[in-house]
Amino acid sequence: MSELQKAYEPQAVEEKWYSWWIERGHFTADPSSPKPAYSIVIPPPNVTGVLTLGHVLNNTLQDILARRARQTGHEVLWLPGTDHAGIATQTVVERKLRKEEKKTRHDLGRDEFLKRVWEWKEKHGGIIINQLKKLGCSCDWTRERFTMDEAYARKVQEVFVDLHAKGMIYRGKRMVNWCPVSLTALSDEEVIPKNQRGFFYHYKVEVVEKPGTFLEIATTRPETIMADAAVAVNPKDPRYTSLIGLHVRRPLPTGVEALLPIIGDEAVDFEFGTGVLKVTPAHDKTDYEIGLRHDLPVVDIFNPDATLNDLAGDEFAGLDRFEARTKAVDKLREIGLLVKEEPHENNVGFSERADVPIEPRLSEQWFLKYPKTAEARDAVRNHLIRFFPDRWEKVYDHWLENIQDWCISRQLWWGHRIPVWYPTENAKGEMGNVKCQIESPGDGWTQDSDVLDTWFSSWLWAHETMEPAALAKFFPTSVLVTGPDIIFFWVARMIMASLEYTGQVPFKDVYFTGIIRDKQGRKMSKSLGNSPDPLDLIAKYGADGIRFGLLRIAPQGQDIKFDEQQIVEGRNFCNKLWNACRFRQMQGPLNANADPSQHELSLFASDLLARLDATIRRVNEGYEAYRFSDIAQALYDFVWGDFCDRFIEVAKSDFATDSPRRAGTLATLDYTIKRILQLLHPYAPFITEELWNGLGLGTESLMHSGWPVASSFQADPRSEAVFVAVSQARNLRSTYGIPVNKRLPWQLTPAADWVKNEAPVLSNLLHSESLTFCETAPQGHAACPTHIGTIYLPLEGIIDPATEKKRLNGEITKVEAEIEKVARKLASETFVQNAPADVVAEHRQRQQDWLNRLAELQRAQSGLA
RNA sequence: GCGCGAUUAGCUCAGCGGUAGAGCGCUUGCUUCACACGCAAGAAGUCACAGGUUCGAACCCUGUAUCGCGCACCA
Repeated sequence: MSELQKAYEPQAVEEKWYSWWIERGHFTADPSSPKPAYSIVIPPPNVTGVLTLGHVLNNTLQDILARRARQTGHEVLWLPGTDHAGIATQTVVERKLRKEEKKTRHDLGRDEFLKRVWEWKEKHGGIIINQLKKLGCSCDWTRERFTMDEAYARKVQEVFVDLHAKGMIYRGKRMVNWCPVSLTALSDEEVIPKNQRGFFYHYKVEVVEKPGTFLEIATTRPETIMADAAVAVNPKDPRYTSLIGLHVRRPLPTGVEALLPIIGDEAVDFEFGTGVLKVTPAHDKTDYEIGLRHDLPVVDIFNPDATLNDLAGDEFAGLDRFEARTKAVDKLREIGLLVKEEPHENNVGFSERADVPIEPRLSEQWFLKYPKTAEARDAVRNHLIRFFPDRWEKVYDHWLENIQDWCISRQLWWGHRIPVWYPTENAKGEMGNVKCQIESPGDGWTQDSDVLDTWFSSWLWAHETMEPAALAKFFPTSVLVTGPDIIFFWVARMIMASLEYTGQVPFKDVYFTGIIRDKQGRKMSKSLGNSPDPLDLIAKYGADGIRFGLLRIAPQGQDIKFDEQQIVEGRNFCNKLWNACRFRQMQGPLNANADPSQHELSLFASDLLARLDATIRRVNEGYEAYRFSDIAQALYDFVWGDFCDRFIEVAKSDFATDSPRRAGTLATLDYTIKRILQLLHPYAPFITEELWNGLGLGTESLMHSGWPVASSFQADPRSEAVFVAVSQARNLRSTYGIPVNKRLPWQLTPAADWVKNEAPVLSNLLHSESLTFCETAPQGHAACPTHIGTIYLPLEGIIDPATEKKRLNGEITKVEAEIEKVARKLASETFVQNAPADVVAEHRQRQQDWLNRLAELQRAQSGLA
């Protein structure tokens, strides 16, 4: 390869290597491979989706696991795909239709509308797939799936038919969460409670049988008064027991005479509000249940879009629910029944997608009684499936313990149509006369118009995306990487579906990522504009930069406060690695099979190799425990600190002269670079592949070059001693404001013979004019005691003895404080008696070290006089 | 109300029983022949608070406070 450029330019190489990997089929999984399997299914992003930082985090993690598994000799399947995302996609296409053609989906009709959605999907869908490729994701794109693929869709319907046959799916008229914008029912999980500031409206109603006696009612929803069917009190509430059985006059709509019974029901909390509850069976879940108990009529005054209908009376019909609220309050005030409005905070359920308050609504829907709930709980409780971090186990268990039937029907067009047929003359007719099957029973039968909840298809993702051969090889999958926000939506349901249909758990481990927030800790959102576009970041800093930068600050299970500076650091790190390799390349071609153990090694080389061994172990441990940021940090520390700052600086003196160390140092560099690239490849695939090939370490992809194994090189503490000593000497120089580029004659009284061998290294690191060894302290020098001996700097013309004396005094004070600290501890009998022997010994050693240093400092001081 | 997390240097975080750490930022010096996306030196912390356990606590236990997240309630 030609000489490397001065700075790493990711844009130039990323696309090249990505297509190279694809062309060579490096990401393609082979079910017939004899290698052990490693598999991941991607959490399918919405087909409408565009890449967010959350996706970057999530998919980089999966890519890291997949790539490392390939390096450790596994046959890897990382199965990608997208989710049809019922509501989201239908909304997008409807909006486009309204904007471009001023039409609604009803203007087109069902078939034509679905045709348009498919067209949209083919044209604009799956942008995110290309974005994932830019990130470097090593998915097996030959197996890309979509939740509406023909085969997959059929499976979804088969599962419906099967569960129906087993009696676990049933149709029922129930209170459901209704989204007045999307015009569909939602599951409980799709309702997000939000704290709202509103008002508690107090109004009074007269007891018909006791004129002049009034009951005061507190409500947050006066717009539903017109649908009230009763007034309820707690039968044990002494204030009101005598009134049970009597009636009140309903105030709204005005001019309509309606009498409501006063009923007693245990559900009423007499501490809350006034202890009197208006009962609106059609528009509140609790009220509906009270209504059932007391056989109350259900009067629905809302249209599906939450405007009021004729049953609400002329004065309200046609109004939006919030307008109606204001109007209802005005009317109550007008007729003198409004007592007060007091500020009130309560939680209101919002539709996850449309972000508007949902309406409890009585409607006919399909429900699922979840299968295998007990087994699903046990699987996690007994660690058949391991959660990382494990605290999510409790959340999962709690949800399953209190699990409610799942409302799976949606009043949408885009999705898997419910495989149920009704006689045409009686569409949605009597329960007795329906057929649950995929194909039409023939003329005279009409299919249910609803589709299934999107999650009713994604819960099969882990196993229905694989054909039998792949299933045999790659299922159960190795790990699932996902956000904790879909633990109920997806993770729990996938476990149940998998247990029901494969008899196995769908994955062995689940890694829950953190949520990415902005610097102020707020969630990333479009409306806040605090969500940087990952593609911009990739263009600016390279895919490796964003991957490494983000992963380094993504500790297990903690939310991540995002700061672009961290991506800058990722980019800088890549550049550092690049330049380290560039330095090596300047010494001539690399030897891909370099073996340092065949050479005489300097103490620095030996110590570096021991640190490499330690790093390999640290990285491996990190993978065992899914501690991704630890791995990144370990690599960062080793590459930047041990390799660049220390070893390369030392190596320079080996290369400057005809040092006998040259061969050993070259071998050490080559050996280490090779392993650094292998270790770093999962985190930074592009730059490592570029360097691997560019430096001639291999002609095949680095991805199949294996994974480094820790050897048994011996750490050499002399290395550390040299660096610490050099640092102390530089400190001395810095104290006197001597610029680094000023070359000086340094002297050193070596503490051991070996120190003399390191003269070139020391001289180089100190940037000295000369370095000479002496047996005794030279006069007129500033002294700096270190573990390798005392280092001297000439005072004459540079240093004022008085200043030096002051500096030494400062040092002495510090050292004395340390000695005092250790001495106090050692003086404690209880410490000496109770602490382990090695701890005590370590303290004694520390004390001795400090005392030695003190003696040297004092000697230096007296030498000045 | 119940549960879970967080609280360590100006910022972002690591450390989870034995001398308080990193990166950034800051100060100072350096066009040192890999890198200024860099090098070197430095300043900077009663580890939220209060008790307890221990020879020894940032770390373990018990409370408290503040922030955040679930679940429940939500007239």
